[in-house]
Amino acid sequence: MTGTEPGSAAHVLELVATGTARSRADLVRELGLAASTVSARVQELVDAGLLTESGEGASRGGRRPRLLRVPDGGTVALAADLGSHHIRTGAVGLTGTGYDIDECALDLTTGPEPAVGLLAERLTALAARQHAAGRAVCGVGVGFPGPVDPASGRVIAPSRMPGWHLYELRDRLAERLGLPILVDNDANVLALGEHRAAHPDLRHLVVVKAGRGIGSGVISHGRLYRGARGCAGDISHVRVDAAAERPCSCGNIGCLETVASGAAIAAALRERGIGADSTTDILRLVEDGEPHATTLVRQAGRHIGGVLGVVVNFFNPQAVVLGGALSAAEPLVAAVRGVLYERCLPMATSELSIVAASRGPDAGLLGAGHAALRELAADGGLPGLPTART
Amino acid sequence: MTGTEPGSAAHVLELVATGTARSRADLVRELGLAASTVSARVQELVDAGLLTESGEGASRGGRRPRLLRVPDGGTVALAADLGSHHIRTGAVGLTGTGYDIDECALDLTTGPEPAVGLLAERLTALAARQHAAGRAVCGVGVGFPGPVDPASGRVIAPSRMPGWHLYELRDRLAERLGLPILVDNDANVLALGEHRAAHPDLRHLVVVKAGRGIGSGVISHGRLYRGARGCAGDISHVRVDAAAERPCSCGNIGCLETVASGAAIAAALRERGIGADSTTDILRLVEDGEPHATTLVRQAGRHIGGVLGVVVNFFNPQAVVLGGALSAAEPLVAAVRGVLYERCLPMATSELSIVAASRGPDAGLLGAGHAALRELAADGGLPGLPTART
DNA sequence: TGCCTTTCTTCGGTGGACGAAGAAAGTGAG
DNA sequence: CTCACTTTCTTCGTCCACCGAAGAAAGGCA
Repeated sequence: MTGTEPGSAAHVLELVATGTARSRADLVRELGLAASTVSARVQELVDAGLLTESGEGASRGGRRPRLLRVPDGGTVALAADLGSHHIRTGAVGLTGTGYDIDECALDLTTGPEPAVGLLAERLTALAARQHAAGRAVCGVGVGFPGPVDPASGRVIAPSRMPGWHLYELRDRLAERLGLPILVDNDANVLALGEHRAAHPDLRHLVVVKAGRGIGSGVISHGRLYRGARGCAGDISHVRVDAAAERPCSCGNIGCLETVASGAAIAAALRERGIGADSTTDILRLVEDGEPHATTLVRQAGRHIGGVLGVVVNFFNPQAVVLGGALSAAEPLVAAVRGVLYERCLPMATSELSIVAASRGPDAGLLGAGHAALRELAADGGLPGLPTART
Repeated sequence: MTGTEPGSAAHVLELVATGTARSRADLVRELGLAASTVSARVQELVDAGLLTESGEGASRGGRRPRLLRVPDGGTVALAADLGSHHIRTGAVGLTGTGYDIDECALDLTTGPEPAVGLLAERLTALAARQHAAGRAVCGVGVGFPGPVDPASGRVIAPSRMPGWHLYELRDRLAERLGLPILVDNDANVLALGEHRAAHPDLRHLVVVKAGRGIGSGVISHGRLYRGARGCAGDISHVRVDAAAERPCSCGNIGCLETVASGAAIAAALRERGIGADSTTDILRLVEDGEPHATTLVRQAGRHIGGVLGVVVNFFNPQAVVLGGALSAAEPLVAAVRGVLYERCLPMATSELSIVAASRGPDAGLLGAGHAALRELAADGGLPGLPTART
């Protein structure tokens, strides 16, 4: 149910890490495999040090189960969540715990070289600190705020970021760090992370990242859905009537982004003489009860909801998860909820949950780390684990 | 690539039936399995009479391949494509050929009993004729113009068709015919049929059925995507600004259906004093060059294109297939194309094909038959074939 | 104390797929 | 025409993953 090959070693690991299964018997029930098979798999993982036995659980009328645990702090992936004006870095363990999470300002629009320089520097230092703490680093996961070809790790035609087109982010970073790197769109890694951490049992999921820009990641049949050219999940450049003729960074007009993104809200506030630059500023203003800010955020929510309404009717997901900085603003979440319930088919919303991302500002980072752990496991020091494919 | 379990006997059959593979060696290349494995599978199918050897092909510098063929006319599924005001029936062979296709008028809105009565009557006669022609009937596939729970074969809350809610269409038909029945939404079976017949190598597909109503079927990862509650693919009840406050059969207002469906176009024509009742009338008027009709159809195309624009950006399919009666109107197809190319991300449209359904008015019927052949194979007389699952 | 449940392991199948080897049939250069 | 090389397809032994039966370990409950 979690996107990994069913029954594989990585699948076992995920079930234990998420707490879905705590003993071999649990795994038997969960996987539907024979007890002997599960025992063998678990033994491999224990031998490889990826799983440990830790005491016994409560009896259910018979022998007590031997509890399994993913040893935390053994292996981590480094993770970076790139925003257009900042980067967050941290390490993520097999249990999903984040370590040493840190943010610093960085303007991606100045081009790839300075950004990669700073990123490599911070990740190198982070890796050193993780080694010092006794943790092995198996790779790096990077979420990039624009289209990425996940096969080659290249950035593709990101709007508002000149110089990045076709930049080989994965290979350039790998050269500097000497570690296997996974690069994907930020909304995609967010979706992977939220799926695994908060909704591992759901199979069809739309995860929206509303921050300075707007993006979304899609989980279908329990797996990340990328679409034909890898640009699935774009809701940012959908035409919205309220945006009329506003020119968009994509070269078209009337895109959702021009009225509902953090950048657009900040610009609208500045037009009204209210100082707002980042999404953080917007959130502060909303919390302070600044009426213009609240109105704009609520309107943004209604516009996003309008587009998501089409998506929900068409895709009929089990949940819509709202992530990204702006999802911390209650009015936005409320507005999205309102519009979806108002416009969508009752059948599409009756069992739909519409929730904010479970891990707030770290959700994207943790997702990038999780994606790296899954994808790079085979290459990077987790012996015996088949590489997870998307 | 065709939605069946990869490597299964049914998969082999599909590859041969679609002409993708013509010999064992082709199958080896296509399936990526060992030659010995393929040989064994083929032998089973030949023994079961589902595959025949028919002569030899051209040499490619070595021994000539022994050509494989799906023997046509052996086994068929009956198929019924229900519209709100007509039913089409026919038989479909393993090669995808349709036999004895016939249409008659039937108003579904008068409730299920008379409809099922007539349908059972016609299918019984059809079955008798197929038997007389020496063909074995393995089951029946039915496309219904409204939401269907494919597991139970029940109709769910169809709009404009009182009396059908929770009607157990599959079981009622099975009682009368004594054959295994598959019931699904008409757009879903259309999508399955077009996928297999025209685009077997594509993995992500949106198939629109534009007729009296509007629906769509979605293929993701090569398989029919149903969504959480089975209502994925709905684009009919998306709010469209041009529809303003028009009340829709679904109880909401401003739905796409109220301005772009065949029913809406016919109503608009009647308002202008032009006699038009069915989609056939509309098509005739357009072909006759009636300006109002052409304008309305073109506008409908633009509205549908507007909604599909969101879908294409979000879902990033490899192809959009336009089916249903209205797709025979060139202006509609042209309008959809225009809007999609105008509004969507270049990355989403650069390799997108936007085409009309390959088999015109029979596409839905053939799809229903194909779905039945796939799904009912195991129960209904194709020994050794595992049931295909969705 | 004895019987039942639950948990987990051991061990001997079983079936699907693989790969090596070779047979069958053809092409084409010398 | 002959011989080397292709392509196609089959035969057969092997391997691997998983299964199921049986049993061992540990505990609940009458």
